[in-house]
Amino acid sequence: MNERIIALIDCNSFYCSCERLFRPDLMNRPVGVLSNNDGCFVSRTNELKRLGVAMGAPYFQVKNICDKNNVAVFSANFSLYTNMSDRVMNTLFEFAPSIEIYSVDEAFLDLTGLDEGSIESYCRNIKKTVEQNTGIPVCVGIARTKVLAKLANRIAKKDESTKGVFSTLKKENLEHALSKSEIGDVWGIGRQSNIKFKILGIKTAKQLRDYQNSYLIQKQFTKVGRMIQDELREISCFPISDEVPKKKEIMSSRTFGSPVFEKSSLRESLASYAGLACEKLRKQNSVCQEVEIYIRTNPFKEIPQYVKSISITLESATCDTRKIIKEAFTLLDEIFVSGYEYKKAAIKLSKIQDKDEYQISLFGKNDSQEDLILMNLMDKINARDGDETLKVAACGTNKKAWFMKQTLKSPRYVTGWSELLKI
DNA sequence: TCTGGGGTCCTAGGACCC
DNA sequence: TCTGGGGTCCTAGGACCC
Repeated sequence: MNERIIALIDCNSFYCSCERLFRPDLMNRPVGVLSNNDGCFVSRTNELKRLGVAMGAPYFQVKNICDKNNVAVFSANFSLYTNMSDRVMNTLFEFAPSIEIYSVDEAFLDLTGLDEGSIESYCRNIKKTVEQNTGIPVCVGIARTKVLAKLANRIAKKDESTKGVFSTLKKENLEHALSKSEIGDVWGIGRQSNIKFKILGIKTAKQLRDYQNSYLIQKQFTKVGRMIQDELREISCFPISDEVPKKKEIMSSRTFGSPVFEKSSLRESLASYAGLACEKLRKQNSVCQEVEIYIRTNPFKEIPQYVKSISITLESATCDTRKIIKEAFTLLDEIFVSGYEYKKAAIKLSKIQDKDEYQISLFGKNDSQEDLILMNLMDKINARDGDETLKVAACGTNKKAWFMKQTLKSPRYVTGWSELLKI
């Protein structure tokens, strides 16, 4: 018998809630936060969802609805969100010996061993404390496995009678949750699998749990599908892990504010993204041995299209921004074709290894102490004085066309001295 | 005019080895 | 006429997540 108890704490409309924190006047107004470049909605409050604005909806397509209904729309302000996320997580650490931060706005807590009779009130207290300490509203799902905790959390969010906490530890609650949840609502089952399940006649989570032919499930939905089925049966397959794994690849990409034609603009953007990616690489104390770049035109526009990526394996692994930029430029020379209207560029670092353990190259030029000291210094200054205070000159200096548009951005309430809230 | 960014895991199939 | 068998490693592509 599985005695594990897992709680999933998930912030409500996280980005929107962060914006509301500093704007109490927005408490009952619909609020939405846009992706980079003010492209699509990536966070919506319930009021906005009720207006029919879908997740990922392009802003320009629903702008009318927003204007008519007095919707407060924001550009994404990621430094604010990560800062608030840290505060939420720090509060959660007080409540469990083991916690897995799953994403910016959710965490699994291992509550195994706590008295089952009082687990719900314990979680209500977590909810209350997080809201008191940070101002961010959260919901809690309690279950024996992660997949079920996800389902429970969904119900806690949707069903107001739960007051934000729902547990499937009791049998009748579990049956209720499973029969009420559509198969596509189950964590790990996306669009493609949804279609395949429907063909098998499986429409609810309950039907998947009770489906006898597990061999067929594994055959059609891989090992992962089989594990999801087991988790619905309260058999634990996905452990909680409190160690933060190092990234195996690091990507940095942006859609441009305006399209660009010149190779020089692509070079600047790639240099800039390389800077961001390498900073992340150094932060986790790694080096990389493969660089890939990617450029493309705007697929939504009826113009001649061009999409191309190319990668190179380096002779020696590195975390030096300048070397990565050099490689990126060489790669760009190979795939750039003039005449196209470019809309996006990306860089990806892979074959990532530990800085202290990687194989030194016999032939390539390895990072020297001086290189590392310089990079380290640059990171320190940028951490203190703001991103890209110090950067490689190849990134360009003036605000150019490829810079992203963020016309609706809120102030840096918690990360910039000059933008603190004035009362 | 206007459509995001960053990840992970799994499998099949090819290359290669003895 | 008749052309082995088994294993590992790597990669591309698909699916999914927030």
